[in-house]
Amino acid sequence: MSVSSLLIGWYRRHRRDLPWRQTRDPYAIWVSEVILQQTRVEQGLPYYQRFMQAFPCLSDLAGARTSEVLGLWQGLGYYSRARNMHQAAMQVMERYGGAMPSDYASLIALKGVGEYTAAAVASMSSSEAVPVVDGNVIRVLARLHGLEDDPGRAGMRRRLAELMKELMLGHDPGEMNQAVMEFGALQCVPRAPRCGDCPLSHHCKALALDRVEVLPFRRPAKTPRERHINYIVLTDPSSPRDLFLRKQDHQGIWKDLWTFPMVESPVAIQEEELSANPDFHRLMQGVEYHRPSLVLCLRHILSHQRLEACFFSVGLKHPSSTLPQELLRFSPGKLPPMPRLMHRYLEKGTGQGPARKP
DNA sequence: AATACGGGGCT
DNA sequence: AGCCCAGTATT
Repeated sequence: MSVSSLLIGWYRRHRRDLPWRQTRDPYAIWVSEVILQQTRVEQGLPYYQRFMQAFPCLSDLAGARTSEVLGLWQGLGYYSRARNMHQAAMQVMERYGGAMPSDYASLIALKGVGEYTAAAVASMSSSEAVPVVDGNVIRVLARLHGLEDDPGRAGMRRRLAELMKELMLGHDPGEMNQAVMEFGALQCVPRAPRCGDCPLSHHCKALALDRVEVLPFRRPAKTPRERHINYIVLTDPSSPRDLFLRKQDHQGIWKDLWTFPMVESPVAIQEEELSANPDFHRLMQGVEYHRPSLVLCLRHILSHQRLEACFFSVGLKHPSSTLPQELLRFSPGKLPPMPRLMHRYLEKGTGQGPARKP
């Protein structure tokens, strides 16, 4: 039995029943693929359901406000995916009159659609023979063929794509793409793969050479950047539940999401030091306020940064004093899209008393 | 080719 | 604590 047939056979027995596998609609498949970028199926599934309910077809998405799209993305991370999707939807309206394309060339020209997503959507919605190379494919094929090269290299990527194209011969390209990915997600997993009941164990070069644990090649990880962020939580005595938030602009994390205004410091700072901080002064220019009081510090771990976030409550002396323009007031009932860290604070920070335990 | 970009789950 | 996830855009 050939490797390709073994994979398809395994897939048909073990495939998970997922909503985007019950359609050939390129729009629905595209939505699922973008949500699943760097995101596990279990984590993305509820977002997919809510997203498709809010935007059943492409024109619904194209006509939405960016803030609404970001709101549905809230908590999922990599928010540029949501912004790019919204832009891509508008591109499809202009270029194709609202009909989502299903060919690789048209798809990859869309915002936020790279090689992987274009190949995935094209193969699954129209059976175009374009191979996907994602983390699963890299792992499965590197082990199966005992490939030691760095998948970050262009040459290795091309080789993996070629191997996928060979596997596709005589099979539906979309089904084979999904079969290898599902195999990587459920059977040939990163750590402790289930080689004991693997249908490809007799074909697996890595298993024969005892290289399963070290393949695929991994570049040594860099240590993430440490940052100390001090958030200014303004409180208006006349309506103490309101939040004063600022939209993250420029570049950097959480672009277009809303957070408390913040001041960064090289090390953790005390309440007095915050008062003396020049950025703090600039923010509070022309505002009368009480002295800052530390409410709580939270440790927030991201892939590339380790944040120590300290939240300082600052009471306004006058209920409606003029505040910097970039600060907007929000009532708790209708908050804008915010990163997880803000929600963590709002859950825990409602209590009282300073606590500085990273 | 290298880096930035979130958040969560599993070992 | 470290790894890695159905990656893409930017540098």
